[in-house]
Amino acid sequence: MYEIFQKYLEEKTELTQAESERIQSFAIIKKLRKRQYLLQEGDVWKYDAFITKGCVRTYTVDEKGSEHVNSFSIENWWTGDRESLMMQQPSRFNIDAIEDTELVLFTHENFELLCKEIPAFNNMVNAILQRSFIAAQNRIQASLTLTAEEKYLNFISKYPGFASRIPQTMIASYLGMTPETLSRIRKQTAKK
Amino acid sequence: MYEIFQKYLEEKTELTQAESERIQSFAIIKKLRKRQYLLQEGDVWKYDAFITKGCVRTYTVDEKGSEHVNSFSIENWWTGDRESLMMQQPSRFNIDAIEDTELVLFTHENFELLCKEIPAFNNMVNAILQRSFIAAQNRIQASLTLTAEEKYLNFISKYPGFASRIPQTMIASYLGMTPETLSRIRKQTAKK
DNA sequence: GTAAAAACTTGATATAGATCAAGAGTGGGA
DNA sequence: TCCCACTCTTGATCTATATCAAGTTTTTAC
Repeated sequence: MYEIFQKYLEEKTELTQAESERIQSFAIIKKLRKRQYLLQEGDVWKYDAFITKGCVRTYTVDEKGSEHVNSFSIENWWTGDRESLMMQQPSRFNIDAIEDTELVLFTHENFELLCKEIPAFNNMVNAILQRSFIAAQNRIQASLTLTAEEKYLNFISKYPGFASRIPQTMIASYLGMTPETLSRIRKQTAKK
Repeated sequence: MYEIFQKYLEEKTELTQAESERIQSFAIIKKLRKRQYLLQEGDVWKYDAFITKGCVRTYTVDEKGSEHVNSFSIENWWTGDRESLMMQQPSRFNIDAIEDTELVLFTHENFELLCKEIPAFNNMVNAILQRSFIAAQNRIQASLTLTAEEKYLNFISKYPGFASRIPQTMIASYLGMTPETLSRIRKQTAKK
């Protein structure tokens, strides 16, 4: 499974053989079965995590017990709770596997060490953060300006393939609407 | 005005005299009068911009002509459109001054040069980006989970002082509700 | 200082989407 | 293979918030 991460690194950055090996030496492989937690509310998140296979969701649970999906992450993406990681504080989020999933983990100390030792790696990490921030901004913009139907259409055009692997209930939650509303929207748009 | 940015740098990072001077040598001071644009939709954003005084808003305008406020930035914060900057593409956003405002600008080439030359500066920039990302995540979470009233209360507790300098219409837009709704909420909560 | 333009408030009404409820598929585990 | 649990659909009703409209207050510009 590590090869997938290796390939990702090769695409995103230029590393010497020695640097590659240094990175690999810190990698922890982890497998999750469907429904298994990667992070549970109240725990402190301590890793940088890359998904090589599968799909994971990040969500909160409110006082009424309803779940609110914050994000989905699939293979070739990163996951985790940056706030908990940076502030060293208990997470408000849960992360669990939607499918059987495989990850490459780095403890944050090791990850920071790699960032310090390997400038190219550091640059890659910053570029990812930039893109994550831009994506978050766009999501905020969408939530402010779009109707429920537009949000759904925007979602499937931006993330084709997600709709087929992720239960509708979770997509509805991610988009900030009820499953019933999403079901009706799908019926509507199917007609057209 | 540059002293304010200088002070910010001293608080956030450790720089040698030479590094400080290098940074200052690239700084462009810019003043905006109330309502003046810093960035207009369709233009490509080319700077990294720090506010030393005043307040600025970032917003889009939809087909119907209504404005949607994406963010406010005040003194000691950064502003700009990262997506336009990174992708070198025309911006969807407008940025204009809510008050008379003063900024320190760096062209992005110079800014990147500084990041390369001065590791401490680069680290500071990355730390800011981390925090921006976390803030964006929290805003998404709030928009998914909170009612209009909760969004407002969350806003004023998170950004005390903003409510008194920013017109309510703009705050309403930022929170994703109409000015009428915000007005009623304020009346409600004033009672309690 | 005054007039015009914004910004804010308040009320009446409309509506997108939520909630509640019940039935229809669907899939994974014994 | 069957069944239980879960997901999805559909309908009826409800509600938070939007929209429309008019008046009031505050700010801006000359």
